Formats: sequence, C-alpha cells, structure tokens
Amino acid sequence: MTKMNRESRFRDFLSTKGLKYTPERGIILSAILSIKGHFLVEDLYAHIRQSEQGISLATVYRTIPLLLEGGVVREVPSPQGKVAYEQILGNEHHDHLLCTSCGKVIDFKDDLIEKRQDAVCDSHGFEPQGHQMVIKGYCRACASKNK
Amino acid sequence: MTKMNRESRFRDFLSTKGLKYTPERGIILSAILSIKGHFLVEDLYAHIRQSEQGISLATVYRTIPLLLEGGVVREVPSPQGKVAYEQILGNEHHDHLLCTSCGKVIDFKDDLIEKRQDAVCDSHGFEPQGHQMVIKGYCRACASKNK
DNA sequence: ATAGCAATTGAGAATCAATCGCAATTGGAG
DNA sequence: CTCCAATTGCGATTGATTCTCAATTGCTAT
Ligand SMILES: [Mn+2]
Ligand SMILES: [Mn+2]
Ligand SMILES: [Zn+2]
Ligand SMILES: [Zn+2]
Repeated sequence: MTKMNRESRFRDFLSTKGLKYTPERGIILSAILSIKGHFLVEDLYAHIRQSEQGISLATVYRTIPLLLEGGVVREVPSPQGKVAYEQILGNEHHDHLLCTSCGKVIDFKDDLIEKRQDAVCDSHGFEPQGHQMVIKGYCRACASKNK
Repeated sequence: MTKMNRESRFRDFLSTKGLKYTPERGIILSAILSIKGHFLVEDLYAHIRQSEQGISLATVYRTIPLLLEGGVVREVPSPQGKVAYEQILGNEHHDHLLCTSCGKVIDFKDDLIEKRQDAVCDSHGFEPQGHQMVIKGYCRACASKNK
C-alpha cells in the first residue's frame, strides 16, 4: 500500500462524511505514516513540528477521532495514563503483557483467544469493532529479581 | 468476610508498609464497602460527603493507590476516559464488552480465555498479577438500530 | 503514660492534557 | 467562479489529578 494510496483512502473516508481533505490533515497523515510503532499525541506533534510544517496542536487533537474512525490508527495501551496510537497498516493486531515493575511491554497474539472473543460476542449479539487486552504482572527479569 | 475483617486487613497492609491507619482512610474504606458495582472517584467522593463525614478530595486521590496495592479495589474499564474502580471482594473477576454507541457495559467471563492467558504468560516467563480485556463494538440494540 | 517523629491531612495553587469559542479562511460541490 | 459549510489557529478554558506546605496525629520506643 503506497502513501498516495493511503491518502486517497483517507480522502474518500472524509468525502463520504461530507468532510474536507485539508493540507493540515495531509500533514498529519504523512507524519503518522513516518512513525513506526506506538506514539503519543505529543510524539506525533513533535514529528510534525520538526518537519518544518507548523500546524496547531488543536488541529491534531481534532483530527485524531477522524483517523480512528477512518481506520488509519488504533489505540494501544500505554504504560502511563496517556493514550497511545499506532497506524493500523503494517502493524498486525496483538495484545500486551505489561511489567508493572520495569514498564516493559511484551507483544503477543493468541489465535485461540481471538476465536473465543468472537464466540463471546456472538453469544451476546455483540458486534465487535476491536479489543484491547493487557495482562499486568512481572516480566521474567523482574520476577526473578524479586525472588 | 465482615467489614471489621476487611478493615483489619487493610490496617495490616498499611502497617507492613510503615503507613498509618487514619480515620480518613477508615471513612474511605467504609464508603467503598457501601458501594456495589463500578464507581468513579467522583462517585466515591459523593458517597463520603453525603455520609456527613467530610474529608478532602485530595485525600481520596492519595488513598486510591493504597487501596489498589492493598487489594481492596481494582480498576475496571469505563465508557468515558475516566478510570473506574470496584471493590474486589464480592466481585468476581470478569471482562467487558463496551458499546461505543450507547456506552452500555456487558460483563462476561470465559474460562478458556483465562486459561490461555495463563499459558501465554507461562511461555514468556511472565508472572501475571491481573488483566483487563475490553471488547469495543455495538451492543445488540445499537447494532440493529444502525442497520 | 509520654515523647518524638515520620506520616498524614486540608485547602488551595499548580499541572497538564484535552476541549472550546470565535473570527478569518478555504475546500470542493454545483 | 460562487458560495457556504467545514476548518483552522490561537488563546482561553475546562476538568481531573497532583502538588505544596504548615498544622496535625498515629505509632513505636522508651
Ligand atoms: Mn487480541
Ligand atoms: Mn478475564
Ligand atoms: Zn519487568
Ligand atoms: Zn449500545
């Protein structure tokens, strides 16, 4: 999927909702595509600023709901209280182990769990859009250290 | 488990950490025991105020980490961005379906998922303390409405 | 009991992410 | 090209949570 391609997808999404594809939204989208891995709003804004193109922080905040709804990014759990995001394309879904001692984050994916989640949704007539699962505890290093 | 019993447990927990069991902490603990189900900090504070005993909101905030660490309450996902809690005793662990349209929260528990979670932790040498899992989507009512 | 001291508290100030208000601008359908 | 709803910047504002600090108080060791 090329960058142009993603832009036109986002453009289409906006168009469908009667919204405009503005230069600011283009800049934000480009910044996101240039970030690999998790990022906070402040990270995103830093990327935008250093790319010489200055736009308002308020605009970044206003754009995030569109990026979520447009399927450009998803929320991911973060060690602190802040909300983190990652671009969806190129980042396969996964869940997290979070060490409460050292802050380490371990990604994992378990197909059986994913299947059961769907089954649970079915049994409740619930139409899932996505999920987040975080297991907190001690990583191997911290567990042995505490012993 | 009686109320007295829970108080002395909390008292022991504090003692072990060189902390004091103050009247304020007693009031907060009582208020929590009187709430069944999820609650926000503002809910807790409202309970405390209406029980004629006035303590500072700052004290409530300062006490929450102790309640978490002492195993009195746990965090639960909440519809908005706010953090919600529930007392652990009498509330068996469960996970949640969260309707992004109407805010409805549906509890569920799936033993197979719980088992697999443990297996995943094992395979990473991870020592779990607890977990949270939220599936966001549309509840039955909202799903049919949107169709 | 009593003394001593670290822990705790209240009240308000301070933070800080996120949202808002509004006047000026602009994308894009027709 | 016109026109208008959508958008933006920027400063003000909100709202939850944390912090400051002087005054208090629980607890442990005499
Ligand atoms: Mn998953
Ligand atoms: Mn569970
Ligand atoms: Zn660790
Ligand atoms: Zn619903």
